[in-house]
Amino acid sequence: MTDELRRRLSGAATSVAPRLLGAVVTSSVGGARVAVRLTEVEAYEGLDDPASHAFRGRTTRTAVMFGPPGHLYCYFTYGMHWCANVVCGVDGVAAAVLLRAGDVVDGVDVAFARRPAARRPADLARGPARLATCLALDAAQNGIDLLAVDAEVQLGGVAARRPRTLATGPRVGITAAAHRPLRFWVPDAPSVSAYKAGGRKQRPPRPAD
DNA sequence: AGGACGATTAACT
DNA sequence: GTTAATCGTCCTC
Repeated sequence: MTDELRRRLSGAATSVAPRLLGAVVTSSVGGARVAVRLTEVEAYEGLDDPASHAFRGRTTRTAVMFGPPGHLYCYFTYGMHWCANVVCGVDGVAAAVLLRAGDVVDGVDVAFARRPAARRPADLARGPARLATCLALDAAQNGIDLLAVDAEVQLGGVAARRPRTLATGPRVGITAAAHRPLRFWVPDAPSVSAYKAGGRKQRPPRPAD
């Protein structure tokens, strides 16, 4: 693929992300059915997005992000949490949408069992790791095809239940390219996470300098 | 081979 | 408001 073509294909995540608001992710992992209607997402592009896992090129972890669209990209972070993305670039161009929050619309009892700390329904999938926990997403679901008819995790209702209005703003918890308004959410949805700016503790300069 | 840090959460004061 | 938990990944030496 030429650099020119790659450039022209960039921006897929930014274009797709707002269209996923209102879409429903359904999981049958573990034999129980849980479904979440998305209220908050973030776009992550590829080589031109310093905040993206794919920024430094294809690695073992990010291979799925560089693959064909419609697949699930799950990653492990902070030594304990899983988060999930929908890959949305053409094969060979990294792009993905982080699923940040949603409303549990099916399997509420199962979701509460998986999320004992949640006090009310709006807290079940309020935050990317919480959402992944509700749907039981982890390494075993990384790379699965969300559009396959028999997939354990499926994506439905894209662009069919779009909210009438949506809000945009900076992405949560990142330090690079923090100004880009690539976070999209349903205004006033109780399941939308509180904004927390990314920050890095100042690192002391190395002694040798 | 070693170490910093992270697309976070829950439990504190 | 702060902080511990906890480990894979990636950068640096």
